[in-house]
Amino acid sequence: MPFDPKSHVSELLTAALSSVAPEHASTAILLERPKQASHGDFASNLALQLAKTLRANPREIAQRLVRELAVSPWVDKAEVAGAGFINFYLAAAAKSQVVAEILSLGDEYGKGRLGNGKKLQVEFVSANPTGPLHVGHGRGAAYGASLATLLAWAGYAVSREYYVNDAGRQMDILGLSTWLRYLALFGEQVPFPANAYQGDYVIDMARQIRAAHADRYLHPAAAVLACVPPPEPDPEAHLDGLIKAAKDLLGEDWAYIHQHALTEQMADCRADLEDFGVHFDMWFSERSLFDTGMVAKAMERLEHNGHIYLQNGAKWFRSTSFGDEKDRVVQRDNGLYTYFASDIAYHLNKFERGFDQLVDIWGADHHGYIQRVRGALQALGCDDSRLNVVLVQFVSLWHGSEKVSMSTRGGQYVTLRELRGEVGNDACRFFYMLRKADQALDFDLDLAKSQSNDNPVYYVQYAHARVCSVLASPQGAAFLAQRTADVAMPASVDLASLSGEREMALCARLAAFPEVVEAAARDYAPHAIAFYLRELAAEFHSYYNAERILVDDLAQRTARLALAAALRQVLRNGFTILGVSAPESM
RNA sequence: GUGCCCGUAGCUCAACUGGAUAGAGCACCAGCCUUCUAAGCUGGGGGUUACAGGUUCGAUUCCUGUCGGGCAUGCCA
Repeated sequence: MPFDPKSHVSELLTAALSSVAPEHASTAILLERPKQASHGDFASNLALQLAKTLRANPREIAQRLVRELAVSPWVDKAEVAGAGFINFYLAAAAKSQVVAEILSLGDEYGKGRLGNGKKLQVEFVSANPTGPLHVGHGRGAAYGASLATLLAWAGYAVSREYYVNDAGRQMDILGLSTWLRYLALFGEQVPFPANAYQGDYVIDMARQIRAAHADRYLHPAAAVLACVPPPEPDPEAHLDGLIKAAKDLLGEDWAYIHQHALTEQMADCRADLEDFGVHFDMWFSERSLFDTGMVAKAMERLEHNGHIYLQNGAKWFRSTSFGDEKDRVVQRDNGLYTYFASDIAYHLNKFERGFDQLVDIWGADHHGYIQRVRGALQALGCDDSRLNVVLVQFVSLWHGSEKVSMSTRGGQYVTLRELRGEVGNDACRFFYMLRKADQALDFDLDLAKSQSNDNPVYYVQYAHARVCSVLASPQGAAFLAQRTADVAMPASVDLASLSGEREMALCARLAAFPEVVEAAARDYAPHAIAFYLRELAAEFHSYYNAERILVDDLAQRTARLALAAALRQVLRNGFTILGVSAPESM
């Protein structure tokens, strides 16, 4: 176990506490890193917390605690400040030793045991495969991927999953849209419904089908429209009529059109996400829930537990028993299950797969949905506290001060692919991560496309490139070669000459990384990593401008190169969590 | 109407289970490159944390109310 100054200080304080107030010896010791350097390296508010129960002045309690502190070579001094804080000032050696630890742990530095190997699933994106992913999906993808990696770093056994909505009406509409475009290629003009999928990718799929199978799926427009109600007054009924006509006329061939559209869109979606650096361990098919009888099984179980009733020909789940504002239909009067029904089965399936913890990442428009899913899980006898739902707020696109309106059906939206092409993956991933998930994000395309240095990702990557440049110098290369030769004793670097104010600040920042990772994982807040990296980069840029790393004195140069190498390592580890690349030159 | 989220510097956002003088970036002003990458650094002005109460040693944080913004409130998915 490497020496950990924080635990050391914590132990010192615990010992003092058991001497001053034995009856409170079990009080948890919380040490925070003060915002101001003048407040020391660690601060404890222990005395303030005890003041009430001990009915004593917090400053006096703090004084007694400080008097009882054992002398330690790692602590220069401890003093009482403010209302009753105890500030600890570490010795330089206690602060600089983190450099050796980082160099020793390398890619592992920052990983923790919070998750304790528990099985955790993160389900995210899960967009309907009815068209290209847009910038809103991109946010969910970036958030989910970073969160999943973050949780893996925190010690969870993480599984990343995409729920494919390959059953249901939206897919039927996509199949229909494709078929209508296909008919149009042959001059069969069925007026294209306003509520069908308008995008050009639908026409592309129609062309592919024509190229592969010529006129096999051709039917006259008159036959298609024969029994279809007009688009007015009910456009949805019109659409359903067209779907029915397609299924009737095409028979077995309908499945081909439907499947072709699904396969194409999923392949496109998958490639898009892979290019974005977002990987999944499992693509879970909604249709498989029906094929394997999971939906029927889940419904039977709800019914058996007495949570289902019949009304107006439909089956209702009594979700009001679980705090929902109204009951919900799970099976319509036409016998078809609702999306809610398959989602219940899906979540039941997740529990049956033995995950200790589930994280669902949904768009903010789904928040009314949380209560009913939790209710269903409770009704099924599952412990719904294992499920955590994160709502990712919307992304609004702007051209300067003008808002871009987005509509999936209308085909008027900016795709993730377009955005990536304009600003690059790194800027995309980092930009998405600069806001908390529950905060609406305004994405200014003009700014993002301007290639200016306004985007903070450059600032952080630049720090990495600068360090690499220094390490690529002859002296830097010699240092790295020496280290490679010394793998058996990675901690043998002499760090005694690290003592400057900026060096100590940099060390403190590096030492905080594992805590930042753990806190970010606990809060499902990967944005904290982005903010940390920015602060770390700022600390380094400041140091770099104030001090020279490649000085003549060998001991000092070696120590500073070690510090630089440690910084490079932590930047890389942070980039890994965020899915951002670490360029060696810019 | 009801429920959830949000309101912090001119703008975009932070603030570690409630902590010390509320912090960054952008924008604005003034400086720093014949020496390791100036996509950088140093300094400066900028705030009644929407408003009013409450809880306590202490509130941007927790509670109540008011005002303002977003989202939801389908036998769509």
